[in-house]
Amino acid sequence: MTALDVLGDPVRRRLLEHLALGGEISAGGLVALAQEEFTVSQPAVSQHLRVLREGGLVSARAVGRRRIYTLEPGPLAEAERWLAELRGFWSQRLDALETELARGRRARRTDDDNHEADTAEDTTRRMA
Amino acid sequence: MTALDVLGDPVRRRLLEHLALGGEISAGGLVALAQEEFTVSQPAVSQHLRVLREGGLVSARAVGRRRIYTLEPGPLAEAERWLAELRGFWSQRLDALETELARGRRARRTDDDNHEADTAEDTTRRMA
DNA sequence: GCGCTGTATAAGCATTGACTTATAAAGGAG
DNA sequence: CTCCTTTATAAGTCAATGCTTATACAGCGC
Repeated sequence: MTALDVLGDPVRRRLLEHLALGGEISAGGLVALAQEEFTVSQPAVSQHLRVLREGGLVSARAVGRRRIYTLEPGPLAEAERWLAELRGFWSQRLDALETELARGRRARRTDDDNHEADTAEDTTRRMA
Repeated sequence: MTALDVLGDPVRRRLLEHLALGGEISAGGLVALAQEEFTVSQPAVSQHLRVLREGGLVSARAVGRRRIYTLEPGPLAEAERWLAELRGFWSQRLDALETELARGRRARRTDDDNHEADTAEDTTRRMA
């Protein structure tokens, strides 16, 4: 999940936002935009762009002496999927718990604590 | 976008995955799980859990001498939304470019270069 | 009470990472 | 060819961060 590593920086995130909004932007344009919000030098932005490139989040093509940057949606989509899946499992888990609660609410009796509970479930282990 | 800052660490991401899968897990359980994959001490995991807590990605409740951790879906959903929006703007931009290309392909004439082109469009300038 | 278990914090160290200034390299204009 | 523009890289500094060991603290069992 390299994308999430790369996304851990506000300047880089902002650069991506500008690329999403503006489509294709030259390195110089990105430097200018970054400097509107952060006090950051041209090399600093260039280094951020390198990180983004190496993470596959953007690609650059040379046009004359300019480097035109484009958002590369693949890794972003992957990160998004990771988050969605996390949420998916989570809500699934919630639902399971809910139905468990609803179903078990009456049958609940003689429920002890599980002393080695790593997964810690709900501590709803009852011995029949 | 604090969530994405917090997500920039593989150990923390793995902890979240385990919480998503397993529901509620005690600190000790999380330490054990983390140590299956990373060579990391108990305090290290505890510090990661602190970061996750402070970022609002998890919450902990005390049960006896245990701390039971739960995934907190809010910040994750927010991060997911950020990514989705980025992708949204991006594909919107792509569509716009596409229609622009389709519509303009014939009408193209006397198109001058914008010499300060930050947005740098396509640099498809040919002088008639 | 005493000691063990589970967890967090403190302090210190090492590494990473973001920034700076200075410079190089490459393309275009004159 | 020469100069200016654009971008990237090099080298060095500094702060942030992740780790470790040592320790504190709270709850439970005896």
